[in-house]
Amino acid sequence: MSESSAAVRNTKQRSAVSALLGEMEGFHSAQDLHAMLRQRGERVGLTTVYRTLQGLADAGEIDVMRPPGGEHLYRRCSEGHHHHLVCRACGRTVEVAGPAVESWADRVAAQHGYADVSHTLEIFGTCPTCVR
Amino acid sequence: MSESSAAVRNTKQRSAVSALLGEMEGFHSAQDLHAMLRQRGERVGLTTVYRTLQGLADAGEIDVMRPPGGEHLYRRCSEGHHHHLVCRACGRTVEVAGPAVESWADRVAAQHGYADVSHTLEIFGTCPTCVR
DNA sequence: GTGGCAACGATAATGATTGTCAAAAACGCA
DNA sequence: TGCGTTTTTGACAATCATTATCGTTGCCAC
Repeated sequence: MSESSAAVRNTKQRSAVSALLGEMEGFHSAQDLHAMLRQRGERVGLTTVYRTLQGLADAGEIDVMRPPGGEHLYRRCSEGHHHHLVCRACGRTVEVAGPAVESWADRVAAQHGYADVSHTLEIFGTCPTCVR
Repeated sequence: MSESSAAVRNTKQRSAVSALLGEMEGFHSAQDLHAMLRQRGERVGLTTVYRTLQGLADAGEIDVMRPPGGEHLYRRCSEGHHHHLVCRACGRTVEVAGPAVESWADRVAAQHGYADVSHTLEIFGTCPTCVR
C-alpha cells in the first residue's frame, strides 16, 4: 500500500448525481440537485452531493459558475474550455467559445511573467425573450 | 422636492472607508478593511463598511472580485473598464485592459440577441516571484 | 436652533458550505 | 464466494461571510 491508488469507487450515489446532471438543462445549485434526488426517492445525503459535485468539477466533467447571488451552480457541459452567456432575467444560458480570448489571456499573463494561467469569464445580458 | 435627490450624505465613516481604499494596494475583504479602520481608531461598524462598499461598488468607484475562496474583495481601481491578473500565491494584482475582449463579448452577446451586456473576467496565475 | 430623515452600529439571523466520525458499502484477493 | 481493508457515506454540528433589524445618532435644510 505504499502506492497511491486512485481509489475512486463506483457508488450508487455518485452515479445518481452524475445521471441527474446528464438529464438536466441549465445550471442548478447543489441544494437543488439534492432536493431533486430526494424527490426521486434516491437516498442521498446533502454532504455527499457537495462532495460528488466537487469531485466532478475537479475532474473537469462539470462546470461551476458563481453568480452574484452567492450560490454555486453546477452544470454538465460540453467538453473543452468554453464560457457562458447568461440571461439575467430567466437564466437561459448559451455556451460560447472564444479562442481569441483564451490566447489573449495567456499572452497577457505571459507578458507579466505569470505562469500556470487560468481564467474565468462570464457574460451577462438580457435574452431576446426577456427584453420584450 | 419632487426631484429625486441623490440623498447621499457625507459622513465620517464614508470618508474613512473611501480614504482607506485610496491608500491601500491590492484587494481586501470587507472584514479586512473593517479591522484596519478599527486599528486606526476609527469608530466604524462592520455593517457600515459593508453598506459603504456596496454603495461605492454601485457607483462604480471601486471594483469587486469574487475569488474561489468565497470572500468578496474590494479595491479602488483606475477609472474605466478593465480586468485583473491575480497571483494565486501572493495575491499580487495587475490591471489589464483588453479592448479586444470587450468588443468580442459584446459581439457574441449581440449575435445571440442578448441586450444590456456586461461581463466579468479574472485571470489567475502564479507570479514570477512565487514561481521560484 | 430645530426637525426630519437618512445613516449608523450592535446584535441576531440567515444560509450555504465544510468538518466530523461512526456505520455501511465496495473492492481486491484468497 | 467470503473476508478484511479502506473508502465513502450521511446526519449533525460548526463555520463564517453577509444581510436584516431597529433603536439611536448626526447631517442637512430651513
